Amino acid sequence: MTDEPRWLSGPELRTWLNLTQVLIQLPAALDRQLRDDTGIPHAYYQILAMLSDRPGRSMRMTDLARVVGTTTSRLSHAVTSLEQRGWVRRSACVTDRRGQVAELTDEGMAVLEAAAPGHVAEVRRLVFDHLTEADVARLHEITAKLLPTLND
Amino acid sequence: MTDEPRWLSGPELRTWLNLTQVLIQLPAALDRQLRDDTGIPHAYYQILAMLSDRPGRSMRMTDLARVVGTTTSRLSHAVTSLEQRGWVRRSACVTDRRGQVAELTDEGMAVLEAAAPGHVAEVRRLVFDHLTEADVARLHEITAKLLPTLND
DNA sequence: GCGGGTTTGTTGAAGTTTCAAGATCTGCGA
DNA sequence: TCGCAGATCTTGAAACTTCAACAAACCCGC
Repeated sequence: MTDEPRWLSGPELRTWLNLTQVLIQLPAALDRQLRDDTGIPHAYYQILAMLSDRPGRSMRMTDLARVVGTTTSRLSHAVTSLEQRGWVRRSACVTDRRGQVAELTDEGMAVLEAAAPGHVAEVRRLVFDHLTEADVARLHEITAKLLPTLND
Repeated sequence: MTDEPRWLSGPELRTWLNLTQVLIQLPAALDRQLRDDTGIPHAYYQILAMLSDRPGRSMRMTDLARVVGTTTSRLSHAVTSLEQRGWVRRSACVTDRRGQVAELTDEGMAVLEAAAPGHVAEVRRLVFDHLTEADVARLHEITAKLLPTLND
């Protein structure tokens, strides 16, 4: 760790070391739990969850990619995999012939509903069980400050 | 998103939605910057960074795996890749004949030193530029509460 | 010493992500 | 209307991760 232009201050560095640990371990833990319960990674679960919340349980590929924070390429591969399991269905977009619409099937919805309680329990166990109301409020503030830049 | 046993409260849910975005976007952004600058992913950079901070620039594989928060399997593949680039060297452990020691080479150190300023700048741009001193302190507290459970 | 359970680290295969390239279609200015 | 820059989505290959299985060495009680 060099000491070039502007390294981090002591408190910043300590916070950064903690944050990188959380950034690594928390997604890994969620991933493990979901793989065990459903056989799919967290990223795939989020696709199902996002679709389940939309009218018609469906969304344009590009929009879906944006809301789950991924690339269209990755999404395309992911949907192919989910389609093979019968949990998502592709169809052509009516208004734009380039477009594709991904739709959650009944099987996919069932898988999601079966997995949700365990997933929520894990989120509680790993995060909210350790935080006070004030912590939660503050964490919301802090993440809100970071998101605009992260979303480009 | 069902409403089963104990779903999240309103404030918790809003915070969780923000946090998942950060959990997805921040590592992705760091990964992209490091790939562009050094050709290796963030996970590999952390291996180099961790080694650079140790006496002898070296560490036992298992210890290294623990501090960077990964599995020995993943680390083994990663070190193989870093070794092929000449940035890390493997050698037998003196005190335990099962053991392997990974050591950062001079080339590896040079790559790390070249990449560090850009990486730090990105961390500043994405995180600390948006936070007050109080935010940083609070974020440190909050992450500290989560880490014990995350580390099993 | 001698087994048997554990720790350490690697390997190969299957699954996922990244990257670059490409096919198709839209929107818009000339 | 034509033509072309840009948007949408897919594909294949290479890189990375996960998982299960394995070999080798340690540790510890007998």
